[in-house]
Amino acid sequence: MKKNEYHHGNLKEEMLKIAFDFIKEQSIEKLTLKVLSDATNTSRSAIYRHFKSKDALIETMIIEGFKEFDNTVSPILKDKSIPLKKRFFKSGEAYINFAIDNPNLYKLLFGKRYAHIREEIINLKNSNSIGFSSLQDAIKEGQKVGLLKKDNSFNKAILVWSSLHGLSTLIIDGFMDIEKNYKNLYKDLFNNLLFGMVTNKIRLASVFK
Amino acid sequence: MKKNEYHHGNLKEEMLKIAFDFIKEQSIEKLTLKVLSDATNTSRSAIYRHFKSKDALIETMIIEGFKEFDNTVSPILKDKSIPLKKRFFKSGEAYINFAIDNPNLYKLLFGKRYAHIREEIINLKNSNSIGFSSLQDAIKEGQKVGLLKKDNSFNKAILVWSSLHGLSTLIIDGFMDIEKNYKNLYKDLFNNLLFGMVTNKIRLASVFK
DNA sequence: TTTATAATGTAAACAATGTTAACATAACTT
DNA sequence: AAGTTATGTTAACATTGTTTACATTATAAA
Repeated sequence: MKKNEYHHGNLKEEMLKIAFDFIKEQSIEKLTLKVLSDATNTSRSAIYRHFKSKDALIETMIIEGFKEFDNTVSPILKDKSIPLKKRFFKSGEAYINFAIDNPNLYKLLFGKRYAHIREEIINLKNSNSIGFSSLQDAIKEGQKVGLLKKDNSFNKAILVWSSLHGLSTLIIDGFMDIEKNYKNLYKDLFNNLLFGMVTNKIRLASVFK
Repeated sequence: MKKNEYHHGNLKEEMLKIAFDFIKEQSIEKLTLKVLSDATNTSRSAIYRHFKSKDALIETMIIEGFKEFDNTVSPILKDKSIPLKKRFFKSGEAYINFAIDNPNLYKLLFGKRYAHIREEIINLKNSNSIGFSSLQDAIKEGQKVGLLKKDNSFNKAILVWSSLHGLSTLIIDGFMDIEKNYKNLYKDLFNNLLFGMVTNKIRLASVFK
């Protein structure tokens, strides 16, 4: 991109990049078209040549954001070179770290306002999409090898997900300063959760070894 | 309030009432001063005679909202005529029902944007404020009578709270249509959570009776 | 009762917001 | 070289929260 060119050359991608940089520090509500136009030296309406609306740009961010999120969680769950229990622990840790490192993006991904986009992504056939089916698969694997009790795997995945989601959102929304102690809280949560899910046999043989 | 009076008579309280009615159906972001002024037959700037700003009105809503929230959860936890396990179950159920019945209010109470108000309320001395210390007290009670393991009660309370918070927010933010099955999910969550918290003695004697 | 003062309303104007319409220039196709 | 498409600008809109100057009513003091 040269300076005196009338056409920017790569405005769409640069605006997305700027938007992602922006929500590293500020909430999505504070992202205005002026922020984007100032940072790209264009006018406030230039964005409309590349996105149907401001919301359309945000929807693109959500699609990209879920790819990034899935890339930090799913690979760990799928890595069969790691013992299953450790995979659960590490992926949950990665989940919470992602939320803490990208609080505004995380809330964008799991908030209500753009729920329709999330659900569209989830319903893409043959696609893990947001990491949920990776979790469900790992739970099924645990049930098959006799580690976990044979309950409804979808419900169990929701249970695990909601515990991680709850701790993550309490932390990033500033609930009672728990962020400073989040590692211990996560360990507690993980142990409690896993302990309730393992079979009696495993439990008696000591779960945490 | 008569019709042709220049002064409204009760504008502050009526605006609050209208605002609460509004967020029963719509998110707080959609509440505008025009909504309030139209509903009260006043001008858009009339509100400034009763609140310093729009945010000040919302802060008042949060204070009221936490009273309501606390009133639906804490009394159950404190009612010693009910067995402790049942108190835990019922109060968690009330927690989630509150979130489902008042999703926009719930998100207002626990969101980041007004975290400073929530933390102010929490830090009021000798005040349960938002129900958290009721939970912590109930956990301590459980530890005293030998039902629950003697871990750090604050951390355990956070653990319980985050599980309820996670399930509640996933439900109200439309995650994977889980709302239709929320009662079973709550039972699962409760059993799993309690099972990890009770003492070995209780566990062997059957937890859920 | 009159009169001063405080309380509570309105109207008009602001800047900032997302968006659209009319227009201008660059880039690409043929 | 000419026509078409892509990509930018400027100007205008309605809507937003907020402030200022003014108007009316209510209250208290004289």
